[in-house]
Amino acid sequence: MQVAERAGVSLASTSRALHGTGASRAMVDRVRAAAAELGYSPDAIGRSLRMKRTFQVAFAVADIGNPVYVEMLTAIHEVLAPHGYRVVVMSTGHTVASTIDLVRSLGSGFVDGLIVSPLRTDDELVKAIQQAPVPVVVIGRSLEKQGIDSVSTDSAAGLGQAVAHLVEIGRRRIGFVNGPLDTTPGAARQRGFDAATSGPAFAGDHAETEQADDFTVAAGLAAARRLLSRTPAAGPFDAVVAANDLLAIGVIRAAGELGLSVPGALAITGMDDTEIGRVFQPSLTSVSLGSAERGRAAARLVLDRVGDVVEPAQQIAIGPHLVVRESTLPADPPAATPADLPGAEDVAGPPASKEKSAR
Amino acid sequence: MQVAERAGVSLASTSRALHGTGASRAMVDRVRAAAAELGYSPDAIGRSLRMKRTFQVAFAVADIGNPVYVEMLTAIHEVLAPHGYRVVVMSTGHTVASTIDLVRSLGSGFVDGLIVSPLRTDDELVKAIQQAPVPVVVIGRSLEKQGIDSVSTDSAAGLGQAVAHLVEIGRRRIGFVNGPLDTTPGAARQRGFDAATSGPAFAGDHAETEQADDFTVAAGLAAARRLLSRTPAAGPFDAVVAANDLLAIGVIRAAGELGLSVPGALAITGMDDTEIGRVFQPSLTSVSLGSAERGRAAARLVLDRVGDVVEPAQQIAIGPHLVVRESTLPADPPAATPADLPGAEDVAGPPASKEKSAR
DNA sequence: GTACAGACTGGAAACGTTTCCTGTGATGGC
DNA sequence: GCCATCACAGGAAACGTTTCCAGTCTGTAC
Repeated sequence: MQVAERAGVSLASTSRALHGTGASRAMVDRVRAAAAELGYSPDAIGRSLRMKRTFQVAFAVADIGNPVYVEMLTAIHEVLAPHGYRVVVMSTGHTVASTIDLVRSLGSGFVDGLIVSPLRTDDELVKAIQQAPVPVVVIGRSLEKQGIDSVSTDSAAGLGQAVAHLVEIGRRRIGFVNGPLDTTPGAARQRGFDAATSGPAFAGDHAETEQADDFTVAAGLAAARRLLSRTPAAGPFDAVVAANDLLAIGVIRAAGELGLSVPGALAITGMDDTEIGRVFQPSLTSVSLGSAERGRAAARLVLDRVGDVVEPAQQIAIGPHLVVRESTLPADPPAATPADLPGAEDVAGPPASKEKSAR
Repeated sequence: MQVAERAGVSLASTSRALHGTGASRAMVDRVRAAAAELGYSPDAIGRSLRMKRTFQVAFAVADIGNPVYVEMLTAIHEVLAPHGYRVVVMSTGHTVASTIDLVRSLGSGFVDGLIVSPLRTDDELVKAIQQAPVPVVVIGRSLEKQGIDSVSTDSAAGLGQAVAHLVEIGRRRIGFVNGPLDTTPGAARQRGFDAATSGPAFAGDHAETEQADDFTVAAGLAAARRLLSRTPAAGPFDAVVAANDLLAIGVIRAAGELGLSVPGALAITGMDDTEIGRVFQPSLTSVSLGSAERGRAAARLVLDRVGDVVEPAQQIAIGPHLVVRESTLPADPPAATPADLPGAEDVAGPPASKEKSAR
């Protein structure tokens, strides 16, 4: 080590001086000076090798372009960076098998922990996570019985909130545009919709599901075209619940094609409360699942785990809540957007405000 | 090393066998078998220490939530991952000083290279980059004279394209909503607008700039309110050029508040060609700056550098091109969106298609 | 039969830290 | 004045790889 030579002291003393523990005042000054002159900063690799800590955490999702995951990533980074942890972005791929590969690759020890949000799960993946050599926090469904740390949200209940809201504003013929049913969110949201529309409050009203190929605008547009081309015996649809904001925007576009006013002829709700939904015209009523909040919770959890905390696996649940905006306003407003609409307020606020509202 | 013991051979042979070089067939089989039984995978840290390679590249921007940077990140990851490189996400912070800190921190050697897109630059940052211990690729303005690898785009020319298009469809009183002028993109786009509106083709027409506090929807809304509240002597504005898509969406919302139809009364263009602009209603005419393409180019450049390529610094320029959508259609279409509109086509395509179109 | 080349294996060093352990000098108590 | 205690410094080991070097063994050519 050049710094030690320059300061004329041993490596051991150099390390202690820089780390600030058990070194005399004079020694610290001397070493600090030498380090400053040489522009030295300790090598992260050597340090990692010795300390068996990389100060890195991986965040893995199928598609980092999805606004929800971007929000999570931002939140995770905000929590971890002040603790000196770096965030490595990885892709789970779209299959369970590739996700399992990813979890197994943790064996090479390039990170101290993993935060993963898998679209699809199976027993083998669960087992791989249980046997992983570093702490893994799953964002998605609760895995309490499996003894895995997880941060979940009750998207089924969230769907119930959306349906309840639509019923409350007088909508009775509700379509549901869902994503693929073999995904964790797709399945949960379908359960939520089915439960909400089979309760007594919904008796006698019409409910119908159309499945999209993917959780994207394009898929939502296609699915909405199919759904809205049908007319139930009870009368045309007067509301559509979409399984996420991107699908909902596809539905709004389909409504536009068909000349259906939103929310006048067709009220529409999304889910995830993303930026894109907040600024859309009409702004989108959406069920917030607290993406940023979930990211923060997962980051804190992994931070606990890489410390010495050895408590049993924790399950953190973030409650969903509905954010009402223009796309489900009871009365169809004029083309202009009054400044006092909820949607307009959201738009006017700085980006930071969205986190507060997600709390 | 446990594998060596298990296979009853030396560490050296184990390494060679696993690495597949200079080992006999029998040795390879034996070691592979032992490794498989133990579920061994080589330790990334030990490997890095010895090879002086971390197989990691950092990507640093001010705000990872910005759609443009998300597109870049996705592209960078797609290029780097197949080569065995991981991507570490970092934040430059919003000041030059914090960006300099970041570049200096490369001294601890946790990555083999850095891709950075600084909002603001100064001489000290340039010097820090020149002296950085690992290859740095800058996405932003060209830094040829400074001997720094960079991937740039001519956003000034892009602004010219937007203005030319508006003039072509008969708009004569054009407002410009720009972001902060002390940022690299803000300055470049201002130059572009000024140049475009001072040429002979624009003689006698009205041009005026309003500056937003930030490159966000909220800032765009506020700036557009200010701009549109003024009426030039030549008559009310009939077009607004926004310095990026988020600002443009703010402008569209402001137009909505004032009862101005888009594009009928007010044609609006954005810049960056982001997903949000593609799916917006009306879909947004935007100048594509090839975000994904720039990300890919930067990733390839850094990949070359971490290899042994020692050629002089390279400057790669991605040409801007205008994508015309509903927000500047010559005739105001009815509320419904015909399926054959450019915007509708974009929406219907799968996400992958956007990369093709950005080429 | 000897010599040489070639294929392969094992020992050991090196990468840059941190930390345990031992040693030294000083200080203070009796 | 001597001994115990304490504060601090240096030596050395360890973390897990890869790779240089030397050595062994086999096979082949003369």
